[in-house]
Amino acid sequence: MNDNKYELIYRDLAGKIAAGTFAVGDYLPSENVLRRQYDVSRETIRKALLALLNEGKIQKIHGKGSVVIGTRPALSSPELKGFTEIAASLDVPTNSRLVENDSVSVDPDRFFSKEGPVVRFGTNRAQPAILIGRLRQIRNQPVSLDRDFVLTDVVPTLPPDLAETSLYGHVERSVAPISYAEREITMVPADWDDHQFLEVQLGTSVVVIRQKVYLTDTRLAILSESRLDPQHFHYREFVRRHLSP
Amino acid sequence: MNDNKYELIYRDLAGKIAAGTFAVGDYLPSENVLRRQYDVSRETIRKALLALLNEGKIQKIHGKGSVVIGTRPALSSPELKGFTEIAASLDVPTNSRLVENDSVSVDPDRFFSKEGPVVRFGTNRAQPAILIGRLRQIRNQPVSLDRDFVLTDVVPTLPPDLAETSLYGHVERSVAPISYAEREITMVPADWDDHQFLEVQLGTSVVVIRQKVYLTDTRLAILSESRLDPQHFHYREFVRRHLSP
DNA sequence: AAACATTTGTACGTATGTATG
DNA sequence: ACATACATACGTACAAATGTT
Repeated sequence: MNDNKYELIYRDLAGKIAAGTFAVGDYLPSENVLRRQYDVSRETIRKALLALLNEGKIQKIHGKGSVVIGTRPALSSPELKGFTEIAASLDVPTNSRLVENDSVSVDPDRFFSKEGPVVRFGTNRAQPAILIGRLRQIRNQPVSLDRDFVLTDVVPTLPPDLAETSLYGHVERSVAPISYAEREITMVPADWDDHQFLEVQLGTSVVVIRQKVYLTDTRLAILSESRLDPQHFHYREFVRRHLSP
Repeated sequence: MNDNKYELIYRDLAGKIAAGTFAVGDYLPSENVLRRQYDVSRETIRKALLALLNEGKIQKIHGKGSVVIGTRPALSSPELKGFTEIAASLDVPTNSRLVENDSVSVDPDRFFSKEGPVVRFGTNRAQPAILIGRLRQIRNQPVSLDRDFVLTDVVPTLPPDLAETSLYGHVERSVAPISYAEREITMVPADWDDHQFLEVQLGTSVVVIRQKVYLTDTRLAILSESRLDPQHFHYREFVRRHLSP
């Protein structure tokens, strides 16, 4: 956690929105009132409001104020979180089973939009990686088959308990903070592994979410692929049309 | 277009990144250099850089500078744009065919995560709307079946040429600027219309993208549903793990 | 219709803190 | 130890949208 003033104010306001202290449709106190309440400058208030705006929690209306437009439950799919982090915030029993663990070669440039996980027999720009395959279950029902390709050059160590430990947490503790990711969602025909682990029929489609995960210093750290049964797939996000003010 | 300084600077820099003047891996000039180059205050430069940061075009590294990390071609799926707007920026022949045009009733609260387009026989909070169904084609190949439910209470008029006119453009000219949307992506079994228009097999899955589109004053204006052949579906986005600085 | 107070948006200036090399 | 670069924070001024008097 950070001790920035604007981040503290952001969290306070976000908490009050989530708790219903400010309900959908309500106006937040004006920036000047908030400025006095928190005893900070107006710019600091505006930074906190900007964060709420970008997350779709409020809408700012010129000359009127800031309206609450959404409570946005903490775990929406688009956030950059690992399964273990999401599972920790759930109230249902979850578990992960290690189903693959190999030394492989991956070419990040060929990771998106190509057939297969693009391993073995590296190409020119191939890099060494550890492949960790895990079957994720919620209430003992299989929900996703996750494969993480951890780039050895950037992340030299791995957590002790491969199945249950948060991979993102490990990377952030041992290397550097994770900062951003490129994400791709496609549909592909189910293969034998999908059939076996996700219990989907061969030939039908499965959802594939691939991510390239980068650190704050722009180094690529993890390539990940998550395969899901389309029946359980639903993805939500909030998008804005123009630049935020 | 706006004449804000920070937005002009943002567009200038984004253009130079797209053109390769600043290539991936390059550092932008420092904030102080940019401040002198554009003859503005540092805060104005920082606002422009923040917009680039949020779009995944640069990464800011404390103490070092701003690195270009992506060119992010103009039309990535996640942006809040209509088909007509996207088509206008493409170099391939596109067209739209009007296949439905009815007066209906919709309940926005039941729009997400339910079966069917949820029309006819309104519920309690049902609202009157005009349903516009359009088959989108690129190079004469069907790519998506779009249904827009234009809420009559908010958008009383419709554009003259329903098939080819930009619906978003019409709303922004005649009512108010479109500001944000909630988006949901799911998979459902293909129905008869999907089979007919998208030429997918009955029983296989199609991708459904539903959106609730809101104006700057938070009024809900359009519910839209886009159905796509999974084979042609690919969705890309950029996500950040933490709050932007 | 016009004047006014309130509220958000943009822009500039300054100071200090922190990370990098 | 030092210069450079980004991050945070405060203060001020004026513009623009809104709603009321």
